[in-house]
Amino acid sequence: MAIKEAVRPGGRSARVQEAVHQAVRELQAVKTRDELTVPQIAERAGVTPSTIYRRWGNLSELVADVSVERMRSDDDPADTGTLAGDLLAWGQQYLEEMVSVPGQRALNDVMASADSERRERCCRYSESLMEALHDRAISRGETPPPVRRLIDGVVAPMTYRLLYDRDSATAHNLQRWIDCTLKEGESGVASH
Amino acid sequence: MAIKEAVRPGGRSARVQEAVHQAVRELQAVKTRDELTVPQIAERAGVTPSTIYRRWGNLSELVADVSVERMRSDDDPADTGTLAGDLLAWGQQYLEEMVSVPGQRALNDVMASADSERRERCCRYSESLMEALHDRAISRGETPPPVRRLIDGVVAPMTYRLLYDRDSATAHNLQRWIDCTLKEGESGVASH
DNA sequence: TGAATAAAGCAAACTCTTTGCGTTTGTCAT
DNA sequence: ATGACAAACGCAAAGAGTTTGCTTTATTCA
Repeated sequence: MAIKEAVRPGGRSARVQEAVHQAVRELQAVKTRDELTVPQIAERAGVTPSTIYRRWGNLSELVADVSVERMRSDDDPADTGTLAGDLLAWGQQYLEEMVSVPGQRALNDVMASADSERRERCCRYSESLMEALHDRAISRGETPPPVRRLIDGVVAPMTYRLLYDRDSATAHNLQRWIDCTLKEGESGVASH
Repeated sequence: MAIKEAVRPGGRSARVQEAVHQAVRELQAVKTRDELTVPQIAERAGVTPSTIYRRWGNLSELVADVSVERMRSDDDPADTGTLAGDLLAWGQQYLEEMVSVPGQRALNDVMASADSERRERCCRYSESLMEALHDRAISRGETPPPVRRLIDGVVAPMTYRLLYDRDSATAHNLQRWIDCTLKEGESGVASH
């Protein structure tokens, strides 16, 4: 039951998709996750339930599809002048978004999706962002740790805490992760 | 729809729970996640569907309940003589388990659970294990980094990769995370 | 042992999901 | 432009899962 990538992106298909997504977003604002139903969404979007079932498979995949969009931050990360600053700025905003009630729900929805490809896509967002910050740091003349280290040192702990131990997903800890990750390679960057 | 903690743990209740869990495990061995149904499980367990619905709420919570048990490794972590060795031994086994098909499914099931308390419980397993290894290291005379660092440095990246980028959840990377985490504090352990 | 009550069984009502078939509507080639 | 083709949707009925009120069973506690 994979989600069909718009084979036919023209008019109606796109309109339906947008209407359904919109309906989900509106209903999510008013209802708990397990009060949501496909028929409800269908009615609000002005389509029949079978359309939704055929296209998305089931409710979980649909809400995951909507949520993963929400997670893609549209605007470029702020340029604070240093990698440390950029990481902090981005991380703080990300944390704030994800500890919020809608943020947590979005996380849940994505994690609940059977489609692992979607989960991966969602994490690619963070990764490509790290790449961007990394490149920016280099063009400034900094000597940042490799992207992999940024992910393991900053993104991973943050994500881990968000998923498993929300209370410790704080800006204070974020600062610590950043410090730790950047400090680490200072004396000798080389790693085979 | 929280799972009721056995208010009345005596005979029948426990028997039903065990029968249902067992039925889930058996059926999981033969069927895909989305071929599983509550009525099916109920029949196999010799109970009525309503029993399951009243006790677990829905299929997701039930399978999550079963999976979280599977994730608790029952036996003590091997003592290899050093913290680095212990971490590696544990991590390798954990990785192996979690990249497997049933392991990935268990992970998915737990993540899909609406009950965040259960997710937290599942991560407590790793944390208490880190504590155990940490204490063991101390009693050996080693000077290990704080538990928090073990989690952020080893468990978090491992979990992150397992969830989002399975292919990079390898023993080789595990080694790197361990090295990195243990090396880091060598020169000066103090952090306010 | 007996009263109180949690938990399970049963069955009917209800809601969601699936599916076949006909219709609409983009898409592509002529 | 125009017509053939195929994708996506609507409709409605059949099928399956879920919820709920009431009854029965069996554990707990006095």
